Amino acid sequence: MTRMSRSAAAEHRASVFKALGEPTRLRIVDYLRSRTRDATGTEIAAHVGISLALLCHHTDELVECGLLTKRKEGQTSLWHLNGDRLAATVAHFVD
Amino acid sequence: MTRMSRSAAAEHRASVFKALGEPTRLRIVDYLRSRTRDATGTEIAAHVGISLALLCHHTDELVECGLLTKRKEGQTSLWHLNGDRLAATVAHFVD
DNA sequence: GTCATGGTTCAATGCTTGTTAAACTATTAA
DNA sequence: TTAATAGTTTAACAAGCATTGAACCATGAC
Repeated sequence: MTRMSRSAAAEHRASVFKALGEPTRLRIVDYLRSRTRDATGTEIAAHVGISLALLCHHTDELVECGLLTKRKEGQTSLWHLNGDRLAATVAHFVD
Repeated sequence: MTRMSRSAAAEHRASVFKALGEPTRLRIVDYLRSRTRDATGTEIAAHVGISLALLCHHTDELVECGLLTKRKEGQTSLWHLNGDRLAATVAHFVD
């Protein structure tokens, strides 16, 4: 995050919270946090108990707000949790 | 928070993030955090730039998820930010 | 080539949510 | 009692969102 107006920063911070404010997405993030290695789509979908189609939808939103990054290896996709972004967003509320 | 199942706790945590995931509500919380004393409805509404009716709607949701508490003094209402609840929700993401 | 696997996109559906304006209650002031 | 202030509730509307199933596109195995 290089430079950003105060309100734009607030909007962005809100978009991260919004992404976390959906139980399924929160479980995706929690699952990724519980692991050491990045996870494939099938792994996440199975663990969270949703279809791949729905996973795609949710990960799109998590990627959009910068919480996740995606990388392709052959036909499988690997998702990585951006811990720094998460910590930075939350840092506003830690004294 | 006395006792709660793992999934119920996750749902509740999500509800807090959801409340914070709306720019107007995030500004309400930020404003309350920037102050030392509790704030009246008119103060908050003026600072955030919304009507009292809309403020009522948003504070209802913030009270619902335990982030705010309300107290009445005469005809004015005073809102208090529950910093502990906020810190507890966010603590999951701080190593 | 054919087939299965892993993921993505699309369209449709129904539910939720943010916002507005108007009506309403309770308290304080004149 | 009348009027203003502070907040609440309600109804209504548009916009957004989560979910589903089907179609689609690559990649890898046979």
